Amino acid sequence: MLAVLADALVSPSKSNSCRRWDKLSMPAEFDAVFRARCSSGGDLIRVLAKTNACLYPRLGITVSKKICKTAVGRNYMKRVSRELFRKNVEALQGLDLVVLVKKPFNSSDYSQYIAEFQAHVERVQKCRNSCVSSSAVTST
RNA sequence: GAAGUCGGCUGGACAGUCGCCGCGAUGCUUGUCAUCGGGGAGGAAAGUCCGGGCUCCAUAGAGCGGGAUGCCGGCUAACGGCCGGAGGUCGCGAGGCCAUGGAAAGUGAUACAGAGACUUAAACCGCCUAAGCGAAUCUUAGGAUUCGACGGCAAGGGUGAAAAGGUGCGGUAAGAGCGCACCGCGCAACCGGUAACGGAAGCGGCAAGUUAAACCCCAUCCGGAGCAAGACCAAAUAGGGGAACGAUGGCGUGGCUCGCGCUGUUCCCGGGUAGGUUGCUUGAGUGGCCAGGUAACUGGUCGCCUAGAGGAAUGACUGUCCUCGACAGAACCCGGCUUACAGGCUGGCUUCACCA
RNA sequence: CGGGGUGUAGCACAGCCUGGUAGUGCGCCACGUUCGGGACGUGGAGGCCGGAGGUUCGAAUCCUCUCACCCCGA
Repeated sequence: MLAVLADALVSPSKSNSCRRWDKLSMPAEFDAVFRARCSSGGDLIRVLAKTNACLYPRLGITVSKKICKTAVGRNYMKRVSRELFRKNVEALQGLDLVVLVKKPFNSSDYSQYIAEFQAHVERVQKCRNSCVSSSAVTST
């Protein structure tokens, strides 16, 4: 049952060349991810995840004005986060992701940020399994 | 060469790979698609401090109220901006700074200190006792000297942010623009200038100061709200029920009144508020040349097209070079102001030093 | 995008309009009271009023610029 569902989720992205990701825009979608309580925290960022019903992963980014006062800095952090998200789309199928920036960083911290993001992606995979099993339990 | 002063320009460069957001063309599998081509943040994009355009409200009207500006002339779509000039003030100078109209239109304020603080005010210490008065002494008399009160004075001290010109000579009992000389000040015929203002014969013994970024007066200007303005398409639902009031009422409409436009109004129950397209970038635009003007700027002509998103697009890596890269991201659009900013390039002028 | 407000002692606020002495409550310190503490009483310290400039004889107060923080509307 689970395998069939996963195949149905993955197969169109393999065969079709459609767009493979989307953004979170509504506050209610953010709240849903926060309530799922599957998170992975680090020095620079905190990543929250939740399974979704879409055919592609979705991303939401939060950078508060307290972290970085200038729009240039905030835009940089969001841009870099989006790029890494796109590079890891294959690994994040069927997930809603929220990236919470905790500390400011710039281009000199880029390599550190890459390593941390990759670690978060792997940890979030574990969270997905628990989430999926729990959702399966509740659905049955 | 050093120091200074006032501007102007610029805001890492080149090549490659992988990515991001629109646009155009092509393809077919008509898509949240692929390929190719071309474009992709600033001098401040910022603060939102002013002024406009644009949109709706009436073609934006009248009065009161409120606000803004404030030497003069010009530029401009407009401005609290800019340019030129005048005055004041600081600087050896180039230059800097100045909300710089009115205090004999009126109302207020001027604490504390001080004798006295504003209808020519006041006398604490002080100076004087001339004339008139009283007393004492001397004197033959006339009178002289001393003291006192009444009184005179505003020179000096002292207080204060401010005490009603300064210096000198005369004058006087002591003094005082009381008189005179010079300086300062006020008024000013006349002359120059578009004007602000400048010069100035002459006149006046000299003025109740300061504060209008206190109220105020004068002059000029200002209707309100803002692209989530507004326009169009349009799914679904509703276009019903009950009660009360009564067209000098309600809404648009903003501080108020008038006026204008629309319209029965209010309360309760029920229903409903989606989404998309557009506004959205060719404009008071910009580069060269010519002409006018001291300049800001204006006119003519030839060329150029230079982001347009909708939770928001420029990054990462590699190589080379250098001075090793600051402040920082368009959100309807322009003109300014203000603030932030690693540096680099460049021009005018001033002072000092040296050489010729 | 537009509109509005607040910065004053360690904390919460007055004072600003109408310029001249910076005050109130809690807290802090000392003393008294108590066997000791709390409460109470008496006394005291602590602020160049967010920053810069201007007007004025004089600015927390008036004006201009600026920096933080907060609230509201669509």
